[in-house]
Amino acid sequence: MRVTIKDVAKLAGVAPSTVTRVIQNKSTISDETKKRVREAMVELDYHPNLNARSLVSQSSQVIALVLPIDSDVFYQNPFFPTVLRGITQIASDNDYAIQICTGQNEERRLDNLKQLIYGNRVDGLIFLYSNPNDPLVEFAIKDKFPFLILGKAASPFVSLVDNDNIKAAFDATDYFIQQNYRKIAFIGGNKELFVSQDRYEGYKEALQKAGIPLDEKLVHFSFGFMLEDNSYQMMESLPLAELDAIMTTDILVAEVVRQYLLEHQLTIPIISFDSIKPRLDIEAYIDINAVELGRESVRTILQIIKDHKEGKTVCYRQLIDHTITKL
Amino acid sequence: MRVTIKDVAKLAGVAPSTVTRVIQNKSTISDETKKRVREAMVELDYHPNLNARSLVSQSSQVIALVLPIDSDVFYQNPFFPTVLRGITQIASDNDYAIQICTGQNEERRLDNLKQLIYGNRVDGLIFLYSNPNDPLVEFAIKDKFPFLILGKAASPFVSLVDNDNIKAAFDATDYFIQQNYRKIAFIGGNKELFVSQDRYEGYKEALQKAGIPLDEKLVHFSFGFMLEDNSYQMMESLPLAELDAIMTTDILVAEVVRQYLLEHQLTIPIISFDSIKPRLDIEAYIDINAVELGRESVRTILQIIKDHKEGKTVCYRQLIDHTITKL
DNA sequence: CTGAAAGCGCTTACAG
DNA sequence: CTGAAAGCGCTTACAG
Repeated sequence: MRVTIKDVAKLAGVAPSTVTRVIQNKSTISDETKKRVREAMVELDYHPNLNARSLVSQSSQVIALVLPIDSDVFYQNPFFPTVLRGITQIASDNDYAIQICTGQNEERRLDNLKQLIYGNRVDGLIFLYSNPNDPLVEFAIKDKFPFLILGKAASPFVSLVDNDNIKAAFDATDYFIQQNYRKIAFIGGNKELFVSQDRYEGYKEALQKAGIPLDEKLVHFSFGFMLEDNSYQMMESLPLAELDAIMTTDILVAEVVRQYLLEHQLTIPIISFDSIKPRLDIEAYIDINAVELGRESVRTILQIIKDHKEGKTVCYRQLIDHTITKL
Repeated sequence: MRVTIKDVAKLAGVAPSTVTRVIQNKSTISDETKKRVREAMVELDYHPNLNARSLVSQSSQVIALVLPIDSDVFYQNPFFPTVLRGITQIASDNDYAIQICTGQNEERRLDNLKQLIYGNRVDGLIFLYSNPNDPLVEFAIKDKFPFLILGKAASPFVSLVDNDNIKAAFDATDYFIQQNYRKIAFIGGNKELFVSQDRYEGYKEALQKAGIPLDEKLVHFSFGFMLEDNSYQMMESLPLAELDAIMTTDILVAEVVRQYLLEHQLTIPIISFDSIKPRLDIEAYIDINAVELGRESVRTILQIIKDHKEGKTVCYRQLIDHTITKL
């Protein structure tokens, strides 16, 4: 058997409850006793049984990352692994563990989530996607369970951590405008996603501010994953010869655009969004700072969990700055 | 408070232990009682406290995915999200949850792992990388804790799930040889990785079988992440004009190669390995079937966990077939 | 076929 | 400053 708190107590000559207090570093315990107990813990290589601890403390020290259905485009994008790096950093700093929650369909995803929540296996949730009317988000709201959305939220009373995507797209478009480009195409990802909509909004605002009329023929959205058979067709519908620049909202989209241009020996500057330094040779990119998004979302969910224990309900809205980088 | 087993028992008019037996679907319970208890569970929307269950059953129903240090190239590759899809599928089918274990340095990673293992929070581990002399793997071996490696293992007594990388690279090279190509370059990823070494081995074997002498000038390995300043230099050191074809062991490498060729208006067919359909326009790719790798690794670790409970120690070596796809 | 009791390994009041 | 007792919500022998 593993070594238990009793073993430590016996070796240190104290009661188990005293060992607990030493672990919690309570100020009521004498330094001398603390020292003795800590030595015993090291000597026995003691690690508390987390299930026992969670059972009584009603807290699991686990955060669940809620992912979309496992067939989603989400998994193609470097966003997820990058944001995960930031998440694990801060989680580990705070002795929190990370659990994954997903499933093959909506029903399974909800089942899995319920099991985690009702089963007391997690203290809070981070949603790594945001769709309108997501049943899991709605469940968390109804259950008053601590959660936040990494991205935009449909409801205004939901905590979130996100970029200012309108501003970011404004900056991206403006970057080209400053170079006296006027014919700037916009090629977005899935139009259903908040993020595509916001970036389109920023594009329009930048044009408007510069007095450039919006030309619908320069605007395209792709549905789901970009490298479909029709993506080249879409490129051909653009007035490529007159184009000054192209803005894409997604690195997967940018890859296809870039490839098309190379194959047709066209040189049109591209700007895109990415969560890592793009591996393709484009003009510039908006770094959404995915690692920091991950970090901040853990800091925030930790705060929400704390608030929840104290009976408070605060709605947090944290914006992470983007940076524009010329390549 | 959440509804507990006592609430269910009371509503169904039975003892708590009977509720447990119904959940476990023991054959000793009468159908009539089962029915009553199940109705009560549904009515109360009962979900057992997993911490209490784990405490007594000594089993957490959680598998940890052990990841490399969070600065690793690993996170750039679509391998991880793809394999994760397979993992969550089978885990969810078997009522297992997935936890992430990583850290900013080796020490933290080992600490986190120990906490999970000694804390009874996980039943088994899947290592998503394989390096010689990894301290975490060595800890799992010493502790006799159930684990497997997704990839090649240094020790011959360690369970693993992997592709036959030698065979896969052989097939890739042979694909070109069958087209009467003879000058085939090999551009590998990090030479320290087993996977690069094995793929190089397969390349050599295919050449040898075809009677083509190995030309060292056609062979290159990159260190770490490919898109470094020296990657174009490396391309220029190749006798590009004479080359019939290029094989790369990694899609990140292939991207750079492809980009170089496009920019220099060279058309040399490329074959690469990938875990998803490549988003770039190359001749063919070896699909390593990452989703199936994920699925099989969960099936296998579940078996290892079961063996462990029964005191057995079996070493499993599961190979997942690759497929070659012309694009 | 089912119940009562004991116990998993912690932590949290309660005492002193 | 520290200990003894109770209890978190389950499951597992033990009885009958």
